[in-house]
Amino acid sequence: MPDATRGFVRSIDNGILEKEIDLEAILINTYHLFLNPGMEIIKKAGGAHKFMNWSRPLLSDSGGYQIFSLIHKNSRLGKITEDEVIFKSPTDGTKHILTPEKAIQIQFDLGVDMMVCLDDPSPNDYPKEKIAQAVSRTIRWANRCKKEYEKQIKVRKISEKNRPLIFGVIQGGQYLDLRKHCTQELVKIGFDGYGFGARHIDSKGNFMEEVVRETASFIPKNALRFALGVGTPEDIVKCFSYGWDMFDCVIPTREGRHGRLFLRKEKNVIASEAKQSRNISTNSFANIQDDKSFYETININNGKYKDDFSRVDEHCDCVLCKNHTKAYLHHLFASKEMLGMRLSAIHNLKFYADLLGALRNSVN
RNA sequence: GGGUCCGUAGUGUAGCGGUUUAUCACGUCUCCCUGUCACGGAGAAGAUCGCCGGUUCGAAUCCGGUCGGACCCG
Repeated sequence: MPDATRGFVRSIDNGILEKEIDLEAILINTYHLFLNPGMEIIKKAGGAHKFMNWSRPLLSDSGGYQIFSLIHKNSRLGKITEDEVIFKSPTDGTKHILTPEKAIQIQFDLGVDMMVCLDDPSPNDYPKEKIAQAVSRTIRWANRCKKEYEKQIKVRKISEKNRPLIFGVIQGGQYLDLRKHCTQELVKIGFDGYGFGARHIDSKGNFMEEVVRETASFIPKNALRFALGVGTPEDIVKCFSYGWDMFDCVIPTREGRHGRLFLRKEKNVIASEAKQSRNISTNSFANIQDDKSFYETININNGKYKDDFSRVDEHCDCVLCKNHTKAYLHHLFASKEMLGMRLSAIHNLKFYADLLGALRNSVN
């Protein structure tokens, strides 16, 4: 899922997302849509699907991550208490309050197909004691979210068949025992799916392999496993091999807009990597030695592409690669033409979508 | 023919009552982005200040000449 945080995948229209990239779902953000355009407008429009004219599945993130990272960055921007999160809008400074109950209500108003509990994603480098506090708050809030969820189902008279799915988010930083405890408590409450919360990389940017792998194993087999915010292609391959099967990330679109393109090294290399990952998931995973063996990145801003008239990606048939050269894309970026960002984001999304497709095929 | 102004990195400029590794912007080059306030963030290279000479401990800065450009009056 690309992140359509504010109700749009920046610069890309639904036609491309559905027909060219064939995305299964996209992610929107409770926090951003709540602030802008505001729930009155969304409700008037008839919900997020109608407002955006997106008919495929929509998943909304609770907004916890955004608010918490805001507050962790600058404590003057908000306050976390047992009951609620108080925060100031970064754009106009107005004060807002979000509670677990309210986060769920908003997501019902958005009319999404999948929703996420409000959680407490503390930074991974916090001391264990603080992470443990975040875990217990996450559990208590998950309880309140589930109760509110059931209440809304009743009040809105939503049938079992039509109810949105709800995800709990597992916290615990780098500590396996905390992750395990958090998962067990969330499972007791009962959710359709479970998310890997906070960040899956440590403060140095290294993939937290053991925690990500083991946490997946704590989750019941029939539940969905959502690796929030993952990640680089190699992180996704790893997570997939551990059993995580849902992903969202800003990387393909944001890096695309900033001029970084993901390129296939060989035509079928993603598929072969996927096969490798399936084997890995059954026994050992030590085989992934060269993380980036199946792709490379280029920065199209680099001067060496000024007169490079080759295809951007030899093995890709997206609108960018079918129609334009590296030199032309370089020129678009040098000219600060938004078409360059748009085409690059489309290409990267296609790369990610193909990667996920190949991973899925390898298991089916 | 007479007069005025101006020549500082690729471009536009600051500094011209002599205290400095010569300023800033854009451009160029490289890196970063992981539940998106993000066409965003970080960093690097690049001018011996048109040229020649003079004054001085010391000149982009003062003086003379010279070349180039702009404008004004005949």
